[in-house]
Amino acid sequence: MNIGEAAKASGVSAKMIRYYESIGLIPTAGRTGSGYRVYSPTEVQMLRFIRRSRDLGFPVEKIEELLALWRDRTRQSADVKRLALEQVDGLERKVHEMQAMIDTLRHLADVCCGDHRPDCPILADLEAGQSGPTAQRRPTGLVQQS
Amino acid sequence: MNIGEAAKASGVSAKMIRYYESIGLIPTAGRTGSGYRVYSPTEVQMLRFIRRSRDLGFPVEKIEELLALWRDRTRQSADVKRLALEQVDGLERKVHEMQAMIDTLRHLADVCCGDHRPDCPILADLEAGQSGPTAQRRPTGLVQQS
DNA sequence: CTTGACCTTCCAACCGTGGGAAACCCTACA
DNA sequence: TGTAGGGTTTCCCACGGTTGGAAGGTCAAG
Repeated sequence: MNIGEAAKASGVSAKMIRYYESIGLIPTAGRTGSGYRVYSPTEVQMLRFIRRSRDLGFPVEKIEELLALWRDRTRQSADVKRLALEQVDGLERKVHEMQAMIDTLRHLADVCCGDHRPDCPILADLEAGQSGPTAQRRPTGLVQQS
Repeated sequence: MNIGEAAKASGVSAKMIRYYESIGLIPTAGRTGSGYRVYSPTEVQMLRFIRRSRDLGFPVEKIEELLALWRDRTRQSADVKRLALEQVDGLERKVHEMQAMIDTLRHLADVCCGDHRPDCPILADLEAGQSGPTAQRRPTGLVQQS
């Protein structure tokens, strides 16, 4: 199984497979005589594991821990659960932060009549530079734009 | 007012002020004879505007539009409102995505007894690679980890 | 005149992903 | 046997937004 087939089977792009190998998240793949990477079903399964973990928002750093637990047959499920709940915590913090932004923006949009005239409470708020009713104390940098 | 004072007064770090200038978000600042950047209250206000917009999650690209509207005295408040509501839409999409992750993780954590034994439905789910009950169809890359 | 706190520019890193170039490899088909 | 097309390899670059640091110039107080 070469990298393209492994990519298709796992849902992880070939680019990312090489990247994960380069950062040591997955072990160095075997090679054919001509230098092509070769993947076994076990390795494809590991890639699917990574893919699914990414889909659940885990950063690569945490996936490293998850993979270690996955490989460790003497693991304690409590450790896995802890990681999952930490992830929930982090996600919830970000959700709350974004919800505060949404609330502020919605409020501002509500009081903006949105017509042809230039008067706009949204711009007035931005200009004032003071936090609105639901705004954040300090920007934690958790929210990224796409 | 030099860059450090402008940073303190606006809440935007000196580093970021230089960055915003380099990407053309703000006009080139004036300079003293010795090359120090100089800022007027108007420019500090613009920086505060930017800071507040970032706090509300606007990407720099959108802030450019907001600043243009801010400067344009013949603007139509409808344009500002549209930008705000687009931002709300984007944020809500991300929130829903993250909420789906949270729901999945919470469910998995609920059915994991979290004790000293190795059996763990969380790892089993990750291994299966199939989307759980609340999972996302495709990862849109909207959610970043801190 | 020195000291420390500022400022300048430049370069690198973070995270995860995609794009692309230049070169090589493999298979199918003529 | 040649060739065309799809792989594959490594490499560097870009994104967004922010921070860090190094090397050097400047300002104000002592």
